[in-house]
Amino acid sequence: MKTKTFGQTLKEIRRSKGVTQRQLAAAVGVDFSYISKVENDRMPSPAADTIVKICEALGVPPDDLLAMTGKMPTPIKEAISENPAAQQFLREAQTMTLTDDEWGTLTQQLKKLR
Amino acid sequence: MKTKTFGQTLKEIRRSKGVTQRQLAAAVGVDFSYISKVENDRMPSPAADTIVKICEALGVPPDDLLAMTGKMPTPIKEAISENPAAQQFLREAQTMTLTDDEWGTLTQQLKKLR
DNA sequence: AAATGTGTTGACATTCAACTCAACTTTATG
DNA sequence: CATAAAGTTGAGTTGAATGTCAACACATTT
Repeated sequence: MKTKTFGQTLKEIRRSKGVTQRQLAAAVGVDFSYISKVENDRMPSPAADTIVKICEALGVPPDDLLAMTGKMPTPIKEAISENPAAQQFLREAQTMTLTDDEWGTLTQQLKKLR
Repeated sequence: MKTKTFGQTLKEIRRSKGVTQRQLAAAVGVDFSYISKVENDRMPSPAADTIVKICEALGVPPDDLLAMTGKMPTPIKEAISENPAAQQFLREAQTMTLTDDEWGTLTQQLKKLR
């Protein structure tokens, strides 16, 4: 199931938007050569917050790219960090090694809370 | 509600067990001076995995100390990193800013999955 | 062909977490 | 008090994450 790399995916998105590396880099606030390296997978993928900025600059939701990297944006991380109840939940969840379906179920139940 | 610091809490637990810094450090595999600094909050709290080892050495569950630091042990972090479904769940949860009670409800529902 | 825009690469820089090491001070014990 | 055990402190280390900078190459436009 040969998933595309982060770099390949980013390159495709950027090109589809007709944006150059330099434009993107300027919008995000990094060096353009960094964008190049990331796109060619010469570097580990950017920090979560940088990924979010990149997606904002490109006008796409950050979810897919974030999911590829296994990184969580600062706000989410902080929300969990400051919340023992959330951590308790996660520890339970981990010991159970939930399936994707089960996570989906929980996400449904989450929405039903409100 | 003046919460106790990580260092203060650790110092109390260690003393209550009648263990010296050097003994604890040896059991955990770090320098004893490091334990001292952590207990006096001269350093950021230890890595999650170190906290787990400390708690094992002291014979207490790691949950409370881990919760104070906002760090997640490697296994949990990896489980999430590799699991887009879990990440999706967490993003949803974060935008909702759940209460402790709601997290508790979810933890209950989690247990009912099996 | 010259200039300009775009992309790539290698070497280096910075920051931070997470410590260690050596020296010192304080506390407990005989 | 003398000694040793226990604790504290400042300076330095190590590795990973996250980039920057300068030089170059390629492609396009004029």
